[in-house]
Amino acid sequence: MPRTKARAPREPLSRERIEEAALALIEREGNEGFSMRKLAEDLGCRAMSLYHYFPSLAHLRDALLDRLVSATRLPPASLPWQERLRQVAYGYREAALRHPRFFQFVVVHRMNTAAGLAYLESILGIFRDAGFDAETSARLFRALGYYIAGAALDEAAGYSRGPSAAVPVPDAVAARDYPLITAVNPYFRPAEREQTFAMGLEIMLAGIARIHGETAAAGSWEPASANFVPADTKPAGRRSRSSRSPSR
Amino acid sequence: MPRTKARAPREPLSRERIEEAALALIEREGNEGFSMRKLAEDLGCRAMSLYHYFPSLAHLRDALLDRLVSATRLPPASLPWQERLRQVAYGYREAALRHPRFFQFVVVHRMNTAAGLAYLESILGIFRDAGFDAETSARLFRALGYYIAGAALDEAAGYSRGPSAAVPVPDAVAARDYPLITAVNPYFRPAEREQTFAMGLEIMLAGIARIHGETAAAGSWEPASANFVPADTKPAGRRSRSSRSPSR
DNA sequence: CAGTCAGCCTTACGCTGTAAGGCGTTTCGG
DNA sequence: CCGAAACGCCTTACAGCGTAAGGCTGACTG
Repeated sequence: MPRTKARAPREPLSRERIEEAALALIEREGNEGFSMRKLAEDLGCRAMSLYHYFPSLAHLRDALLDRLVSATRLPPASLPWQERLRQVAYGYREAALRHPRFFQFVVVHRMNTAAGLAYLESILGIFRDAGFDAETSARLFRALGYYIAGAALDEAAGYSRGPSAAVPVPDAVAARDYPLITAVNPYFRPAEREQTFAMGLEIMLAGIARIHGETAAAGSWEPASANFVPADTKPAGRRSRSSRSPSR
Repeated sequence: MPRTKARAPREPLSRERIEEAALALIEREGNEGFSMRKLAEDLGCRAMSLYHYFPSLAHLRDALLDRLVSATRLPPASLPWQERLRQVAYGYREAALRHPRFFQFVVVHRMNTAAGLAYLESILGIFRDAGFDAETSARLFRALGYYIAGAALDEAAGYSRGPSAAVPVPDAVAARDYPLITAVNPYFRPAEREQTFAMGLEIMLAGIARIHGETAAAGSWEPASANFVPADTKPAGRRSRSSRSPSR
């Protein structure tokens, strides 16, 4: 039978299988060590076979991002708004720590897929439900997001990131030249991170609550402008919806 | 004179020149578009010539990080500690916005070179000068850093990041399906960012000031433990100080 | 039975970082 | 003044990368 190659029997590919294997590979080898060829090897196929399911690596990564976002916990709307915000923060943190290495990719990319926008929309809903007007909602949403993203990034990095410096400072030198860093170092250990995260989060929530007390309860959410204004580009220069991502 | 090749006369290479060209190239083409070959072309040499000055791309990037950190503004110690913290935040933000694309690399890497540690040490000094004990300093330093890093990342990304999604949601669909995002979008524009940053920063600073009022003024800074405990690894498994960085 | 399609394959191209080693010029010790 | 070493930059080569182009096989459909 030289005609038909004896194909090794294995589970057929699927977007689901590929995404799971990709996440596993990224957590194993990091974002840099990830490649289509290695992913294919894990799946028992060749790299080009993956292109049948994802048109490019960028598309695959966006699918992973969507998958992570979709799996991120959101609190029930029945809770008080402060508690809802708190749980959003912890939910985001959990998602980051579940995939620490992939999260380093997530945090430098926009969330403008459907799942990402839905996630952001529901968080904005918490601010609206609390009675903040659109402008204050926008700013507090952003500010709280800064804290949460920064914290998640650092924590995820702490569990996954290798040494940055090619020539790191030896510990003995650090202890001599950087006494303050040395002194606070015990509180930088992983076991301390949740408490540190909580401390900063409560500062943010308390500040938000204080502003809530100062502003009128039912702010304006009428569309401030009829046009959808892209956040980061001049209104004219919006990119087309090409299915190819040219920049990666 | 067939013996000596007519070498195009140009300024000789140096670490200084290479670093400047590298930063310029990164800001022009992004971290992904950066390569040793393109950098060499900008400098009028070949890629391998750069290895005479930097043993690897990772070493070059670390040098760039050091350069950015060293150029980051730090406030004079004569100011009140609240103002010092505020200026640290603005200084960090400025540094990020000066090199927005490279900053996306910075934020996912450790700052454990000499310049990085010195920077962190002097910020910790502000907390100590304010009278915080070591533990509170550690946590507030971290929490404030989370906010600042998250904000800087988002702002830098906003100025430099292309569309993340390979298949982004069209604006018309966004306006229909995500009314809250659409409503707050005017406040996400670049012109609004400084004000949003300030709002969140003042929340953090007010929270820190409140904690300052609650804790004893002269906390303990005696070394909590004689050993320098690495922040992110088990005490046993510290990496050697090899001059090669294997993980990138 | 022919046609179409899904699913997976091979081949090839231009790009990457960098290991290994060469060659002309400058600098320096004897 | 001369031989040797060091410096500054080079060429060549290799393994790995994403992916464009197209081929083969088996199943399903008209």
